[in-house]
Amino acid sequence: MGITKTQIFDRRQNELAQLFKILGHPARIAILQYISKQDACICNDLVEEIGLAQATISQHLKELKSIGLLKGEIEGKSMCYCIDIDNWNALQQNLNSFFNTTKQNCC
Amino acid sequence: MGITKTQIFDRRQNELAQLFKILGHPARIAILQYISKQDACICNDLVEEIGLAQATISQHLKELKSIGLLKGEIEGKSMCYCIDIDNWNALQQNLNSFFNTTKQNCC
DNA sequence: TTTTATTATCGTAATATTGCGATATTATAA
DNA sequence: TTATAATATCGCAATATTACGATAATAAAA
Repeated sequence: MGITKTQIFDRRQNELAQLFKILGHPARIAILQYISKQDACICNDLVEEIGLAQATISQHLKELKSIGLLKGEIEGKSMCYCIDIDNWNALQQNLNSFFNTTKQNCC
Repeated sequence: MGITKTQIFDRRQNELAQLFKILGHPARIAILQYISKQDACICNDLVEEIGLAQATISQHLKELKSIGLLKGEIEGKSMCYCIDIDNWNALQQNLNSFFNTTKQNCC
């Protein structure tokens, strides 16, 4: 008990929930907003900007990468994290599709 | 440690994260999808349909109500939960606004 | 009033998430 | 090669979430 019962839901439900869940943390929202304001981005900027430890920021970046919203390129000895705009748009469409189909037929 | 540092983020970031977070569970996605397929809805249907205990379903319904996506009316000795279509549309717009403004200026 | 049915709440156990210090890894600079 | 700098990973402590049985609350039916 305590564990989410993934197996009783279908693939689409689990996938949607996973996407929403990763977006469901203020640090990750803040990271996305900050990156979108920059031309480029290095992680160390984020540590100062957001106010969390370097290890914590790195972890959040990893999660955002896991759903494809960020892509990171090595740039010298630092990293350049960017929003993957194709995946970003696809995600937005995906979520909108959920919102549009789910609100049908409601009393 | 372990606790989300809400205070270092602004109101908008925390609000967005909260909305995403509540949508970030497959049972709550499934509940929304099931309700939208019905003309009406009673909680007991959900218990059979979803396959979680009654107490658990009730808890998830409460969370969906907390962000305004569901409204519940007493109907005899059972409850009629429905999607609040106005709030639903507002939420969709709210999230789209985040997606549209955040993807700007990316490298 | 008593029973029955439905939903909400409480308490608790199990798992997940968050955050960070310490350390490893990787790549440039000296 | 040896620093130095930037990021990733590991391990742990603290908090949050999930799920459920037991029970309370509420309202119709008997």
